Amino acid sequence: MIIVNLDVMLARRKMASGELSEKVGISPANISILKTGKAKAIRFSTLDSLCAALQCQPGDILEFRPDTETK
Amino acid sequence: MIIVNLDVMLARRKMASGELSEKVGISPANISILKTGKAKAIRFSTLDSLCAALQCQPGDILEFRPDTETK
DNA sequence: AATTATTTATTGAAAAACAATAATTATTTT
DNA sequence: AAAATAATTATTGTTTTTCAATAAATAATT
Repeated sequence: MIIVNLDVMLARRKMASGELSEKVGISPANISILKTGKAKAIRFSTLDSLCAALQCQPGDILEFRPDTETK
Repeated sequence: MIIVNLDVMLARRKMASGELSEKVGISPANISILKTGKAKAIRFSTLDSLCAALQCQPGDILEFRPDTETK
């Protein structure tokens, strides 16, 4: 299972969803979809903007959690 | 810019593209597209399968390289 | 209570994954 | 070098999904 950790990154940076939305240039509604784990894919262009805005790596945003693991 | 480092992971694991293709369940053609940096997006279901097959994290496969950086 | 921010839902259009197939190119093996 | 195998590229078509735009509902803040 792939987990999107945008909320963690935002909290750490004390950045609001709306601000990220502006920086990244995608609508608040779609930021919310990403944040709440409802997206089923992501364009590299979007991931690129996210990493740039948050100054981080894809690995900071995306996490793979194996089925068996009980984290 | 987002870079797909599948080739690196495969070399490290001494795994052939064809084998990855079978494990992940996507066609050799599409594995190739990913490997050669021609994909413009990725489904989380695919990323999930890749991570499972290679026993790694998204961050091992995807890399963000800022524009200015001359790596 | 009022305002602001976020989430959810819906619709529609554009983009792109992915399969399947075939052809080409590259690599490896004999 | 030839043959066999593997990988890449290209094409077509279907399906999935992003993403925008908008509106409504919910949550959080002031």
